[in-house]
Amino acid sequence: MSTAERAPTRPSHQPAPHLRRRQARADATRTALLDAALTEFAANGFEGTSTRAIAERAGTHQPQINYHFDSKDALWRAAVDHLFDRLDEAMRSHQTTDGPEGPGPDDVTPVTRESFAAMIRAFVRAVAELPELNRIMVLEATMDSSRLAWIVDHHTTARYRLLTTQWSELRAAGAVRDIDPAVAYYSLIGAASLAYVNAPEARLLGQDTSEASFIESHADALLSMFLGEEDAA
Amino acid sequence: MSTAERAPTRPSHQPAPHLRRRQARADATRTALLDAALTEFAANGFEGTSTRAIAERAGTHQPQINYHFDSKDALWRAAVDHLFDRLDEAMRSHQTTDGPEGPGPDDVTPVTRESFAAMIRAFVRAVAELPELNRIMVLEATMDSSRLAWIVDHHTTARYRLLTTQWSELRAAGAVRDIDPAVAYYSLIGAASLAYVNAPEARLLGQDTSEASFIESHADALLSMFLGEEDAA
DNA sequence: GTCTATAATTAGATAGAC
DNA sequence: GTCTATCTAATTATAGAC
Repeated sequence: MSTAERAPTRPSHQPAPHLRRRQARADATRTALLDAALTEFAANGFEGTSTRAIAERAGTHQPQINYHFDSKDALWRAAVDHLFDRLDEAMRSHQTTDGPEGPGPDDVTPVTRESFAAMIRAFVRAVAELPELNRIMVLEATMDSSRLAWIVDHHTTARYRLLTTQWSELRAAGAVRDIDPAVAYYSLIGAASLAYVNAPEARLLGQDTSEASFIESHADALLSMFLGEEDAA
Repeated sequence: MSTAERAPTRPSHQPAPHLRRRQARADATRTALLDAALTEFAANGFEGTSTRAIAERAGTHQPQINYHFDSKDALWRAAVDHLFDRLDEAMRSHQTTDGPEGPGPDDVTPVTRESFAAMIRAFVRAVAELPELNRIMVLEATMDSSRLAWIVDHHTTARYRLLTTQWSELRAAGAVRDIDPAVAYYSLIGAASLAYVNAPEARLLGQDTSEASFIESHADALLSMFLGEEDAA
């Protein structure tokens, strides 16, 4: 987690044994609050979520939120940090590179059609597994607010730049469809995420978008739509 | 509007002149409340919107909401009805059929690749013009609630069935890409709407998605992505 | 129909015992 | 660190004068 808000902690040089138990319990409370906050914020939005509901889901009491985090706002930021960390994990775990050898850690090799295809497939799987992220993003990106400014600053900008840069390179090389990078960015994210963001609606329409068959044919479709026909990696 | 909630109205057979003025004022208040509600609900979500904020934006007082509508919930439903009416209007006004002659009113001719292309283009333009609709949809479709059940029942189901049926016909005829209808539905809606739903975020990223050049190249991109290359109508 | 005033709830945050 | 109890402010909805 990259947030600054922390529960007050003892200096780490000499923790007494009974204080270690205390600390372990505190960490558990903190983690439970973070997970509960994710679920609640993604489902009901920031305003629609009460700190009492979060505490109840976490199995603790409402004032713990103000103790472990400074405020409801700070808890939200910590939860979003945690969520982006989980996205990165999920992307890594779903990366299936298609060449004979895959990229190693700290890979800085230039983007290729194949690596971009693998990224899209991993993204679809990650988004299906982690709908909370895109839910929170779309809940917040819809209006100007201090939370939107924070999230763009801390998470969105770097990812936007990376993706549009890679797309521009591939486009110049004729390796993907001839689509403007910003158009491609929002079309890709939107096309990849809505089925999972709106999963409750889809279920009411008779569609279970969490099935593996849906997810994989979704990924196949995006590859043919964005990269073109020849090799739906 | 197709909602049932109405302000109490006089019998229409014999309106006295001074009561007509009264009624005109009331209608103005009702309409102002409806427009203000749309803006506020789309920006802040149902829970995040206070009836005071709506009344203030409408230039009237908070209790008027409970007078003209039964509740905050009923106002929300009336606003959504109004919004779908506006979507239909916007779709009609942006329909530019590409053949020598366009379809007339009450057209029931079978769907063609060309009519579907014209629909997609009109949809992109309409969604760009009316981001409130997709904002509200995504704000609500994210979790189960009585509002989601209502919106699916009253608006989404019919549109979902029409679009997926048309897609299936075109797909069987080989006129569009070979993509599952449900996958195509969510990919299309998501790809078409996110740039406008997330317009505030896009602006922070340096992208103005409301420019005509963005919208048209967005529509062009979707046509090539979903229909294939040969004729980006 | 519109207004002011207010009732009834619920929200986020804090105080202080343990 | 965690708990109970509570404060202050904001919420939706209603009462009743005009």
